[in-house]
Amino acid sequence: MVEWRNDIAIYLQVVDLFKKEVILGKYMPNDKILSVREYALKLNVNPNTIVKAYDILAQEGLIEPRSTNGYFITENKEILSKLKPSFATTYCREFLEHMKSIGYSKAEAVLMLKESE
Amino acid sequence: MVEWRNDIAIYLQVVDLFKKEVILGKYMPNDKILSVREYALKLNVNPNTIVKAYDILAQEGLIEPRSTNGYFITENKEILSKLKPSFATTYCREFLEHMKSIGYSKAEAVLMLKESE
Amino acid sequence: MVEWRNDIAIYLQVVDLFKKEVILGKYMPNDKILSVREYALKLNVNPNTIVKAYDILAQEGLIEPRSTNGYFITENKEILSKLKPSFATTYCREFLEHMKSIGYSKAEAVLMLKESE
Amino acid sequence: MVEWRNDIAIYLQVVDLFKKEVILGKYMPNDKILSVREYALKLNVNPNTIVKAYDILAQEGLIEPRSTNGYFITENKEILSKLKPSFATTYCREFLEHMKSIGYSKAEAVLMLKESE
DNA sequence: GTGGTCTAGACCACA
DNA sequence: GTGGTCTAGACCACA
Repeated sequence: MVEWRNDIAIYLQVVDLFKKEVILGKYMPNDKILSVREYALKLNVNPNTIVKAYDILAQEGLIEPRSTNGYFITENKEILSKLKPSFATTYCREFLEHMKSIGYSKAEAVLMLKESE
Repeated sequence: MVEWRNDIAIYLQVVDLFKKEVILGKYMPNDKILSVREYALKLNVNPNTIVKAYDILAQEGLIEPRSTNGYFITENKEILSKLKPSFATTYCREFLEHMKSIGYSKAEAVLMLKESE
Repeated sequence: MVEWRNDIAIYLQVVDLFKKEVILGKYMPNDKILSVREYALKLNVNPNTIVKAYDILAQEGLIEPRSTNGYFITENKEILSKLKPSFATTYCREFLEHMKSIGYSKAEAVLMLKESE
Repeated sequence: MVEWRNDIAIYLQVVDLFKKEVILGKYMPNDKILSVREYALKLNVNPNTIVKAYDILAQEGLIEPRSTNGYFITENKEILSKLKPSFATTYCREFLEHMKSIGYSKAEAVLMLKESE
């Protein structure tokens, strides 16, 4: 069961969730993905929420609607291969900005991270 | 001039901004902070937005209202000293969770971070 | 028609009013409560005043916001069942403190109460 | 050291405090009471607050200003003797109203009170 | 001057 | 329709 944060719109969390499923290899290029209704049922959200999420994913070229046949993962491997490093770079940049905003240099942030948990 | 993100409520961004000012040493315990109106003017937002932010900061014990005299930084040094490590820990945890969600182990995340930017 | 005291903020009186409605059995766990706008209309106050009251009630765990669906009574029966004795205990304690502050022992206070009105 | 509640104006709490000192026999009729400045110092409040409190007490006939000589306890023993039962009656009435608002009859309230603490 | 409260009204995302 | 947020502006008690 997915836990939804209530400070971020659910459809954006769905977009994120889907991208991570792709990154983790759940889908191959050209795979058919769950229908709006199926995904809505699985995630226990309103179908409109899925529509909005699929819309964004299609705009970004990650998935493609094929008329009345549903949505399919793009065959464009460049888009797919860029997904993971794009996330990673964003996460790294965000982390360093956050740490800097409370007075940590990059070196200190790395050190703190190593010792964490 | 502060730039407001439009996906997070301004009053929450003010809470965060203020905490970081405290972390960076802008205030000493027991210092009087800017009045609701002064801070509103400085940040160019409505006074009510500051009221809401100060309310949260007071609930968390970081500042104290002294009725008609304004708000003051708490003298409780434990609360103050916990602020920075609390942020740092949260940032580290979030970063590692994010990286894990796209398939990075902690060691890989640290490595990626070192090489970033 | 509710009469508002003018020495206590209306939103606090709303909090109190709502808790008493719960205590008197107006709601069951998981019930949907009046929307912000409906309650504002019924009590003839500004919606923002209700927002503030519901915010406090949610912080105390008595009600839960379900994003765009409205607010619901908690299913946590412990919170609900503690409500009435909690009020009663507070009232008793306050009364005895008051009476003590003007020179009555507990036994004298009980006696005075019996004979009152 | 007196603890001030922050939901009631301090001058009203001072009025109450003073009346209770009278009830508990701290003063005799015609006694000179503390000057505004002395009382302000003792209670650690702003002198204006004491001015406002003495003003109310004078309006109620409990104390009397004598030109430049300060304030004195009234010689009107009726006022003084009514003070205690007046408080007691108010406290009893308030308590019963509170308990009634959460579903207790008078008999139940008395019982609850006996068993309290 | 200070915070506290309240109103009227607006716009937004979401469902 | 639902809550969430924000603004503009007002009035208040208190110090």
